[in-house]
Amino acid sequence: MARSNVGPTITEVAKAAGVSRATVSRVLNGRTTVDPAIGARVRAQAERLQYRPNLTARYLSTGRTMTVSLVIPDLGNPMFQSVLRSLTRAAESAGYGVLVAEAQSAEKEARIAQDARRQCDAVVLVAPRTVDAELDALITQVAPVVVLNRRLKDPHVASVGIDYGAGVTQLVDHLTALGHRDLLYVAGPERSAAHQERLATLNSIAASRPELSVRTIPGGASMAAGHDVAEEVLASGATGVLAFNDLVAFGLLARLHGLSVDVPGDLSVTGFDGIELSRFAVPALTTVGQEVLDTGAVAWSLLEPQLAATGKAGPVEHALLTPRLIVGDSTGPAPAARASAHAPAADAAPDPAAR
Amino acid sequence: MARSNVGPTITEVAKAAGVSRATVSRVLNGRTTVDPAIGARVRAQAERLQYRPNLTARYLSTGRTMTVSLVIPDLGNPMFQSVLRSLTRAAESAGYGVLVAEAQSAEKEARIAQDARRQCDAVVLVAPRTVDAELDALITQVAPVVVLNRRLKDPHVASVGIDYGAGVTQLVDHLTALGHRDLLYVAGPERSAAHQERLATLNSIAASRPELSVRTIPGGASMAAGHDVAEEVLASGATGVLAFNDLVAFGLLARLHGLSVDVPGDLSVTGFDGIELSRFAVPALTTVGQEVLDTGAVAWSLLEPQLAATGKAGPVEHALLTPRLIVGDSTGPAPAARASAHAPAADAAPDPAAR
DNA sequence: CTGTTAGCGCTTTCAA
DNA sequence: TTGAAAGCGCTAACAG
Repeated sequence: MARSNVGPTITEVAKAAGVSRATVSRVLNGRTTVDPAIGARVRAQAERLQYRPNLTARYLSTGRTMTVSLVIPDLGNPMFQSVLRSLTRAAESAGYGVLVAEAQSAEKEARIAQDARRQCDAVVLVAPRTVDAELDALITQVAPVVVLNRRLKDPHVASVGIDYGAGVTQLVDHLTALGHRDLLYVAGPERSAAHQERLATLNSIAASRPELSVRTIPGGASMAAGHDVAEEVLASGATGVLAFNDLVAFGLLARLHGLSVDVPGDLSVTGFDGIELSRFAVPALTTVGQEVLDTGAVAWSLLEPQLAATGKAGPVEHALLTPRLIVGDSTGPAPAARASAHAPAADAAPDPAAR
Repeated sequence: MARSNVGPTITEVAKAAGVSRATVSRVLNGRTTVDPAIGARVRAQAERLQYRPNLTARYLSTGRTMTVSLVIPDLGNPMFQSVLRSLTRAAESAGYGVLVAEAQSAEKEARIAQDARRQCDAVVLVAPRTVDAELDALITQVAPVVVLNRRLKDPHVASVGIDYGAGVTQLVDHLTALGHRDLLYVAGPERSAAHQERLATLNSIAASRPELSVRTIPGGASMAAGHDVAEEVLASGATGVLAFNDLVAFGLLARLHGLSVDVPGDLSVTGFDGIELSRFAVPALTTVGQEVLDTGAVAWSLLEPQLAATGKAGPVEHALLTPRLIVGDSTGPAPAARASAHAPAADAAPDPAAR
């Protein structure tokens, strides 16, 4: 079948320049020395014919597709969108394209990743719901790979982790400093590793600080989920709410506003991830996140050496990003502690974009 | 060079099953009839070896990559993200992958689209800033193509348009019904075709309704842009503000809240696009958008027939989506008209997710 | 119904 | 330094 792709082939350039295809290839890839005159002639013809090498064909002989796949669970989550964006930009500057694969269900994650890898040189894997054992197997299959947002046992696979525990700890410290003693965690998806880790941290905090009450209710990962739990949150009587992520916090804030609940007067709410949106929430969200060091860019920096290495790769690296606290206006002194003087007046500017 | 890709080749499967590669290919693609016994044998071996065809190699002989590119100006905009998401899903169900290409600057749009096309069977093009003349040239180069969010002259290229004019008209009607006479448009990017079209509609409305004042101030397409124009919006004295899109409206709302401006009491604000977020704004945003008929899915439905058609394609289709009004809580009676009785008490439920 | 053959466009040995 | 030739993995003519 004829190729549907546009543009001339290397053969036509060769013919036009009166040389062999091999020479054209050499000129254009510039790995060996070529006669300057020939080189100029070839380049001129290539330019004139608007020649662009067919990357697919090149792959077949080099074994490199010049694309990587990003496997993510949910394209609707700004958190992953920002990964996609920064990964795309980083990859592009190295001449790589990014293929997006959305694994909408937990079961699909492995299969999607495998399929994706067949068309790509590597995969950036965000698989929050695949269980550890399967993940290990998957990883060896699709390598080179960098795994995002998962704590891995195997030190041989590159990963970009986020220290969820540190994030949760900062949020709890922030809330307790404001006098909150009765905390409520609006949980993420049951199978989510990020959720598990946050929950574990919360439990250990609760264990070591008996003065605190830390309860959990089921939630989700979307704005709608946050919206839907608002009544339950209110009914709990807790004064400090830790939402699974910014989206959930968002939905919660919106619904609380509808219910005429004063945030942070009656209730303090925190998010997680630090997506851009959180600054523009009303009230601006107190959250934790990475602003500068974007996950996607870090992922690329770990992936690139693996792509370059022809034979065995060098030592694989790991990044553990520690989110930092971003204080918004959605948290304030606990209602009971309001009158007392030791409630710090910590909350920053009411201007959500002042940061 | 050896292929870095994992998995066995068709040759190994053929060898294992004791048949020729052609037979394996036939069995697996099922285009011709094959001896059932042989078929079973081949399938068993393929399964055992975990064989998956190399799509890149397949492309070289079929001329089809089974991927399409989405060229968009900004991965950070939820509007485009939703296009990406629905396109990805639609394409996936047809066995196609989606390659993302972000054209961050106006100048890059054409080049990015061309490059993308070289690795794909088709491109979905969102190029709001490329001027008409160039766009025409580009389109013929990268066909098959479907163009989004642009009104095209050439009836031969598929397009999914949004009737921005109808959207703007609905918003203006809504505001004027509420008694607003002094309107302010926070403009989008100067070169944006969507902006131009909205502006043109506003101008024609202003011309035909002399009782209205319709002014324009520069804005942008981001939350930050909306945030930054808040003071200027206030200073204008207008009572109804039409933001270029939901993001801008969002940023504006956040800043207005910080400035203790009552929305919609003092000022009514509308967005554009109807992104999911708009429902969760505080107050919930009055906007226009397509909820069900997602642009990406529609784009795919126009693209697919072009991909299937081996020879000349059938008649190309065009879709023009008419956004519908989504009334939130960010619009209300104009301050001056407040006392009067004929201000309709139209605003819907304060519950942002009630819709 | 099956095997053989040719070739997609490119890179890369191997000789000259 | 250059050209000829082989081959990446697959599909699709054409014979058998």
